[in-house]
Amino acid sequence: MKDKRKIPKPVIKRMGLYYRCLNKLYEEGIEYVASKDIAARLGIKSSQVRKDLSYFGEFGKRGVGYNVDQLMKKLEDIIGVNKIWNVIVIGAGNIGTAIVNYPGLKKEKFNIIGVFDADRSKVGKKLGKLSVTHFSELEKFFNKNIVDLVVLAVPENAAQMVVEELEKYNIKGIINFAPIKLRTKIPVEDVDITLSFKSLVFRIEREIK
Amino acid sequence: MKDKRKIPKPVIKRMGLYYRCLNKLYEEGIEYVASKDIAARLGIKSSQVRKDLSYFGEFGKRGVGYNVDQLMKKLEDIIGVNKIWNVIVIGAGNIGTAIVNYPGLKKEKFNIIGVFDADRSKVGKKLGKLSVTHFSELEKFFNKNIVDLVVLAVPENAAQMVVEELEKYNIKGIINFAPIKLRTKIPVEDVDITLSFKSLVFRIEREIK
DNA sequence: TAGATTGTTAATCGATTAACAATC
DNA sequence: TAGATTGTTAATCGATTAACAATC
Repeated sequence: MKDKRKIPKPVIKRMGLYYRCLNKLYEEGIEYVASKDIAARLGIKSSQVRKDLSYFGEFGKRGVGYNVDQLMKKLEDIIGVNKIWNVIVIGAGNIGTAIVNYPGLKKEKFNIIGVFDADRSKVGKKLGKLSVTHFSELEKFFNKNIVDLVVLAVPENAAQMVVEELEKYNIKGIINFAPIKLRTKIPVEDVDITLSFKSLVFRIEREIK
Repeated sequence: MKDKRKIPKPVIKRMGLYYRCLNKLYEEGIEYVASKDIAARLGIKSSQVRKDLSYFGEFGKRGVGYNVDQLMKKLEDIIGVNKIWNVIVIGAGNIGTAIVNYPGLKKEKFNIIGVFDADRSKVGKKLGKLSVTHFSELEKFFNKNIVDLVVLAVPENAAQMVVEELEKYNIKGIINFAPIKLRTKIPVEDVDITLSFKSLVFRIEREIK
């Protein structure tokens, strides 16, 4: 490991990929793996795998490769999979519902503890084990629960308002599905589904790359 | 415009943002806008706005800015919003259902014409105007319909198999929600929701940027 | 005209990749 | 040892940004 320099964003994204890959290797009963093999499975270059890992330490053995079990555990520490994150979902529309029901999140230790909506007709609706609470109850909820992350799945025109409300509380981050740039100091991760469609279509039309 | 060089991927992603921004400006009744203002709304640099647009042409007037109406129409041509894309969704689980019901897509001319699932208990289930068809009917469907894009919303372990099936047909692209790297020559756009959660959490923990 | 803002160049910044000494 | 593969450096590639001449 060099020194404590800032880790590039793309590296961060890839750490999750490495972790999943190592899990598979582990399940396949593979004990040692070379950066070349990891790279091949992910469709990237082996030097990138090694460089990415080197931001966090020296995990391999020259001439041998990486011990799958060990590296997997190191990655667990690095990406913090073992910490449980409490999540609430704001907006019980299509996307909000999908998030609440999505099994992949629970598996990764994202624990959804509340769903809110401003639409009274949705209040009380059951989503899995949770039922939809009215948005006006948010403050009460924050007083009684620790919330780490908020999933913002409200219509575009409501998103900024909700964020301003959220700034009153002590949340750690927002996953934003609304197609706008939120103005806030809270860390935000944007997920823009329509933009993915558009980007694909654009590539198809222009035949780029 | 310089020449017909390859357009960087990030630029492509931003074209959709510009289009949405221009739409808002138009609705606000604004006639002319400077790159500085667009940039401020999106939280980027004005030189980036100008450079991005310059890949496609010269749309502004020096000393004045961009005519909102005109630029909006240019962007429509560039990103091809007016073309209608026929889409099928494979996988009628949480994500598939959300996609089918998501109003944003229809608005953007992505027309969902079919939903498929391998689970017979889901077949016949109504999702909006569509009802779920069994996966085995796929070939029949392709013989009778033009399908441009496929949304892949199946479990991870089924994804690669489905892709191999899809290669028999003449689709233009895949939006992949399964958390794996698909091996295929069809253009793929990955949407990885869990990875977004992980990336946010990672940033929070490391306080990067 | 004077002021404003574009389009574009050149400088900077950041990320990927090739190459290789170190070493298992 | 000989072969393999790491960790890291340096070169390359690509994207962002500052700066400014052109010009409305």
